[in-house]
Amino acid sequence: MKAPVNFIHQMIDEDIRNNKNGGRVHTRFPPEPNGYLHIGHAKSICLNFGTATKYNGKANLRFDDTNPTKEDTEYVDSIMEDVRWLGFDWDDRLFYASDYFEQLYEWAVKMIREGNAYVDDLNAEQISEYRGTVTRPGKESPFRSRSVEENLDLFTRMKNGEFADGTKVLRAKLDMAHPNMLMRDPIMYRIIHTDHHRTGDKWCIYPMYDYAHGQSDYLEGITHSICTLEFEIHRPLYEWYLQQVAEGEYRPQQIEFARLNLTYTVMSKRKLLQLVNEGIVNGWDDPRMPTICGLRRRGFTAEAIRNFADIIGIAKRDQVIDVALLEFCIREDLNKRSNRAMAVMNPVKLILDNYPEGEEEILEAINNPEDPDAGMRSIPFSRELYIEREDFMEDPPNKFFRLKPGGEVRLKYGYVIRCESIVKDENGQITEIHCIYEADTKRGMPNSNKKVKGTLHWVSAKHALPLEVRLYDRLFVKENPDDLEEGQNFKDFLNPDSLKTITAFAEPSLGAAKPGDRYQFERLGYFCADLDSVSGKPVFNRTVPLKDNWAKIGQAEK
RNA sequence: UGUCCGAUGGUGUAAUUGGCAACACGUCUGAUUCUGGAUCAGAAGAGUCCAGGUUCGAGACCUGGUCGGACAACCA
Repeated sequence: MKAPVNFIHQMIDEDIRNNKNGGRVHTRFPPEPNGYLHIGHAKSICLNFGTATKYNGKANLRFDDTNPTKEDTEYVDSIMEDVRWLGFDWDDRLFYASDYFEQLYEWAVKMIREGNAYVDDLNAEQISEYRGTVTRPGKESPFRSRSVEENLDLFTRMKNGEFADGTKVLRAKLDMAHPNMLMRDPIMYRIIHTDHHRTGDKWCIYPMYDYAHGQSDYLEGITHSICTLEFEIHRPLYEWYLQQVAEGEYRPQQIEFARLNLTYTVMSKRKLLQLVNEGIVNGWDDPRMPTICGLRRRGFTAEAIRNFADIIGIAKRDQVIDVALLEFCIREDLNKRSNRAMAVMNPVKLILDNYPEGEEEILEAINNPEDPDAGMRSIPFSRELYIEREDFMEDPPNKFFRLKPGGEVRLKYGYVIRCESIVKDENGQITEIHCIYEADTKRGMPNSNKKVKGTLHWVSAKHALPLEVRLYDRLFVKENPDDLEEGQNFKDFLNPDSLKTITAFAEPSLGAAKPGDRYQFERLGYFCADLDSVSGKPVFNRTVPLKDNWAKIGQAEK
């Protein structure tokens, strides 16, 4: 599948035509290490690294670590792992905004010297007041007109740790009446006496995003600084800061695109963090999370996620992608690559009355019909089997072509059978289905081509391997959990059935599954052996069910 | 009562830069199938937010609206 040309690539094409930056293309992915990466970041990663590849350029990984109160090496490590897992490589271009603290400081001093920055003593509340509102201009701080000398002295003392958190800030001197609120003397530095994950206690003043980001881009020679739409209004400030320090012609260019939203999930780091902290999910890598590590644990492949990122495209209008598209991408990939296996999730016993008691045989099964190289495997067969309870109906509707009284059906890789009778318990629940099998309908036998409408998966009762299976569903029941009325909370719409753990019965070959191994359980879906698996006793996560036409018919008839 | 941005089938993205709206997902038929999966063939579904204008010709350009989003953290 080929991604269409997006507007960013069109801009780059134009830049190359004009020989801007000598035709050089250099991007960066700039996460703040304050949370785990999610599928929305994957979109950005694919865009940035993909763009670099497409134009024979480079892409940096840069941690935007300017706020020590929120950041942690735990996040740095997970982010690197996730970017790598997605299949991208930053070579030796791993950077941190904190690498530039010294330079940033010097530039700030330069701005003070040139009368473009000042130390303000107003507290946070006052600064907010003085900033005015979106429709009313702000007013200037009484400290705005301090002399350069005084500003220099104060800023040095800020840096030296003479002042408490929150008592002073360094501000750019722009225009308190600017219609764009970001231009109303934005804060450049604040005092934070907190150890930084990389610089320790060396600094107690830290640069704000707007001041640090563009300068970092500049220092790294970034040509196209791609970010999400909410920074669009920051662009004039981005450019203004650059103008204060840049020499020569070169400037990085900020370009904004729409972030990804997915139906039936939330994407904000704050909300994801809340789900983790409140124990609503089991950590950042809970398979229900839209995090990269969650999707990975769920059984997604990097290829599927990259393909998804390609397909959804890049544009500037708000994007809400149907999760069905993500599911399509993983099914498409897993259909081609995963081996099949048989497992029964909701078993009912099926007995072949005419099959010799105590006898058993080995049936040969195709591992992956989509991949001739995947080979064959052996499955034990015997007189007593399990099939899915839903595969039998005593009094079925017309279109039901599974097992019914008097009806015939094929057991996958085995025989055609006919239902003779059923046994129920005192509650009317079916406990046994009795069938007879036709010995000559097995593969390779004369009547093997016998046509029946249905084929069922099954497991030999005696050989069945009990399997913990975790059935995941969407985390929210509401298409857009962020779209709330007064008094509602996104957590009001959590899906109580987002995780169901069951014991399934599987063919013995699954006992060899190792964490990360992916299978298609015939007729059910794609499953991935979880980290919690122990040798011989695997635990499976359902990545995604197979498309189910029958379920759709059932729905329609209700 | 501001600034910036956006608007194309249900969803998302295109339209060779002004030449009778295409692709994917989803939906629906049918064929095929030892997975009601996959595959194959086909169909429905928008006349491009609205109103003007420029033009032989506008989804694209201009003007004015409407609707939606972002911005008033010492977050990024």
